[in-house]
Amino acid sequence: MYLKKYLTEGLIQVAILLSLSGTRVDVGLEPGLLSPLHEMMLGPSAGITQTQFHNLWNHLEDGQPSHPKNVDLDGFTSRRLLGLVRSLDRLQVPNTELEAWLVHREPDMLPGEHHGQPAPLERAHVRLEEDIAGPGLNPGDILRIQGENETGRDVHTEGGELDESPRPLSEWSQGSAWSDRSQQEETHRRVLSDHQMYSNSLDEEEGEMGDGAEEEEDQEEEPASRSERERRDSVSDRESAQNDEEQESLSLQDCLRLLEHTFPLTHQPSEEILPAIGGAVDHEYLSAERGPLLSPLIPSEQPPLDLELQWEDLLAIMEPHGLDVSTRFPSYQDGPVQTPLDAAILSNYQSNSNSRNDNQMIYQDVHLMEAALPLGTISLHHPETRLLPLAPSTELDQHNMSLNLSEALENMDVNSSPRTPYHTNLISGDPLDDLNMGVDVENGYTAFDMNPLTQDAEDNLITDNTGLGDPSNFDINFYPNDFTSASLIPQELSGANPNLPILPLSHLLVDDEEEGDYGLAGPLGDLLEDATILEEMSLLDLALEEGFSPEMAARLEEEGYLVPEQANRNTGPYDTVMPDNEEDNGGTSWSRMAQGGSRTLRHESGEKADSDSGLSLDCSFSPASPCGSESSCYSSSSSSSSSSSSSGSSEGGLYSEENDQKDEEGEINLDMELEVTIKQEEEEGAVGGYYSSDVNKMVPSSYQEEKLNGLPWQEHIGHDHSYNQAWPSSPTSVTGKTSKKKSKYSSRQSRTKSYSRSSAEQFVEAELWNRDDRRAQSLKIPFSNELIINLPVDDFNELLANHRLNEQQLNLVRDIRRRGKNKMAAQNCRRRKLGALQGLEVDVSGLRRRRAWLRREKQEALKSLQEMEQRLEGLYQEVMFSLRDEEGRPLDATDYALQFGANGSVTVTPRRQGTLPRGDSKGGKKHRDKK
DNA sequence: CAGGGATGTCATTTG
DNA sequence: AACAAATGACATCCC
Repeated sequence: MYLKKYLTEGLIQVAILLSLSGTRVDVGLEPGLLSPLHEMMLGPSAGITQTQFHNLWNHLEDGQPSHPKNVDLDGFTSRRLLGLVRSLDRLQVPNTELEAWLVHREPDMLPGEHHGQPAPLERAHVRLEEDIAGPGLNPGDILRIQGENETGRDVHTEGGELDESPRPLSEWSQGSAWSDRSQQEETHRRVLSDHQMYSNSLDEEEGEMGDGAEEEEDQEEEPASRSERERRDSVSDRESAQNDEEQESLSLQDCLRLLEHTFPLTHQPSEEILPAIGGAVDHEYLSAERGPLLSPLIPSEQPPLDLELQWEDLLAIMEPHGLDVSTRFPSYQDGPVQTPLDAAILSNYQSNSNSRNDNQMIYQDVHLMEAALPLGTISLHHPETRLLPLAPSTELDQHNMSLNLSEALENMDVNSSPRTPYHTNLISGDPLDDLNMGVDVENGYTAFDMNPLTQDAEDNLITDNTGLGDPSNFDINFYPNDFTSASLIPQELSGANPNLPILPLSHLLVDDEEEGDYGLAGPLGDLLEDATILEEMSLLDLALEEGFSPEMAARLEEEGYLVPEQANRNTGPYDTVMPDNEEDNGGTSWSRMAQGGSRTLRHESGEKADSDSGLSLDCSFSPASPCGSESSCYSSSSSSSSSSSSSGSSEGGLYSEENDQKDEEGEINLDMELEVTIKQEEEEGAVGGYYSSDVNKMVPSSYQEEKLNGLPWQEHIGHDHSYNQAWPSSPTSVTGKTSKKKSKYSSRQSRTKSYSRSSAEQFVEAELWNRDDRRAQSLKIPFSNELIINLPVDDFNELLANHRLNEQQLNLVRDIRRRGKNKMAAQNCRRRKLGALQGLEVDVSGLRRRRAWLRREKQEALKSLQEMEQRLEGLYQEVMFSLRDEEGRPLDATDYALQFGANGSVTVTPRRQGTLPRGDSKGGKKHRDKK
């Protein structure tokens, strides 16, 4: 009955998902595709799990109640465990897929994220929620629906043929990410509760930790997690205390109930059982939340030591998200690397999206918890339940709140790691409080944020300020940093998820924790890198919005994050100024040798100012400033980075002295058409942010000149004879040549060359450049090489047509054009290569981190599985112990087994041979226990 | 002096 | 078919 309903619902949701994005199809295919990852994560156990499950489900499908034979403790335990395991599987695998999916979308989303529409995923989510919950639903309804979905899922699961098959359609429809995450969280939570209730000694944990299975990275991570734990101990205490109380209050009856509903949890539609339980016991929802079975049973067993474990679990839950966040986002951000290849590569692994989603998911989970608990719904057991909260959000009028919250949350995002305690509170806090929070998210949130943020904020300030040096950046930094997750928040909020307010916080915390965990533990460096990247990103944002300050620019450049455009903005002015200098150089080339040193100094002081003014070819070009000469070029270049100015100047001096020839050559190029120059500048900007960073390094005047010649004054300088004198071999610049040498090409070259090049190198290059130039001169080519190289084909042909050139000249011109083009092409090609390399490196680091995380997850899953087994065993024993046979004697667990009926009934049946691993059949009595 | 990095150039391929 | 762009390979220069 429900099955049908859910199935339909799920299908619809799936359809929606698919329709939203073709990419999502991949997600849908996930089950099949993921096998490798799945295996990796689950290991051999996965297969086992599957098999058993399938068998189990088959029984159910057949409609046959589990046969008494099957009702053995082992069977029960195994089923339960398997269910848990499976849930774990689902959690992880889908996450991966989801992340991948998100990665694809990440780039697109970034720009508009803040204010634009919700990301596709989010939108989809909203829609799904709408579908599920409908406009008029209230939180309670939502919860119920969730439960139903769960049921549906279970049904599907039962029929599942594949590992993944069990995943309910609803799950997929809602976005595997969400569901997965929620599931994962659920699982972790269970584990956590388990820890609390049945705590295993720290020793155990330690031992497990020390398994050594984890690799370097994992081990590295350990310290971090521990520190985190310690940090949060204070908070955890609260949590644990609360849990203890709850636990103690539970009785054997509760245990039985738990068993009953636990069993169904995996094997039957949860709806049947859950509602009953939820309604019956008020406090159960708590237990259910934390750990369906165990918590109530053995309160005494929970030692304070568990706090550690709890934290561990909590961390584990959070870690996954954090990793991703830190990892890739930066990579995408790096403008310089934006080559297609990079984009493609990065797209696959962008963690940002992941983090975002993760965060969202987490948030949802939290919210769900909070919202659900008050209601007393047991449906919480299922991860999916958490997904539902989103639906209500749409209906609720949280938009305004969400907006406000989003800001606060964003802030929080940045600093999330330290706040773990808060997160914990949210999760474990008093249900009522949680409920309230759901309603009054805003207030709660803000309050929340403020404290936690403070510290982080300071950190951020410090970091950010380094770059910006402006206190005002405080806020800005936060947002930019949050770029990843924060940016999403608005969307989410817009999605009108009532719970959202909470989400951000939780997700923030999660991220941070993860980050912190990871950062500390594993590749600390990576983490730092990420942080740095975020920082850079923030800087970039700021810069983009407000313009670059010299320090910022320098810093960005250093970091290599300055995107071409940005670079241009940044250095553009300088570059533009450079032309002046160059021109000057050209004009004064004759006087360079004498003036060299003094000029340099002068430029540093005065010309810098000019450069700052920014612009202008026209102004600076004034031929009147010949004295500026080549040194000016250097100064200009140096000006871009103040630090290098001195060195640059000195170099400039040397250069001027040593290389008049070069200067001459450069001067030859001086005569460029202004238009061309401008164009070049633009193009360079597009192409060459890359080089901007290196402007500091002295650029040979020749290059600079090439870059900048303005036609107007070229006339003056273009014909500078001194230049010719200096270089007798080369014919005095043909007017055309002289005037036109500074095309884009030259400018590019200048930048290119300027990029990390020593003066000597530059000289060499200048010579090379001049090679063609000289040839052109020797053949009296009437136009500049730049022109030759950069003119469009048509224009070029026209040019040739206009100037009657002999065969030799034509050949030379064509060669010059070809070589020049090729040179630029080669430069671009190399740049791309570098970019691709960098991107790959980023990817590799990200993948390494992810691998480490997955391994750790696996370890933890295994650990939790073991714990569950133990607890289950204990619980079973306890239950059996509480039962009496006809004669009032306690039942022997080895002789009797609990059998769970489809209707939620629990039956005690004697074990029989074959059916029960533990014991032989004894004639038994049936004790029927209803819940 | 060898090795590495940066750059230019040529030849070739690709779109 | 012409052209531009991309790229591998080689040469050169410099550190």
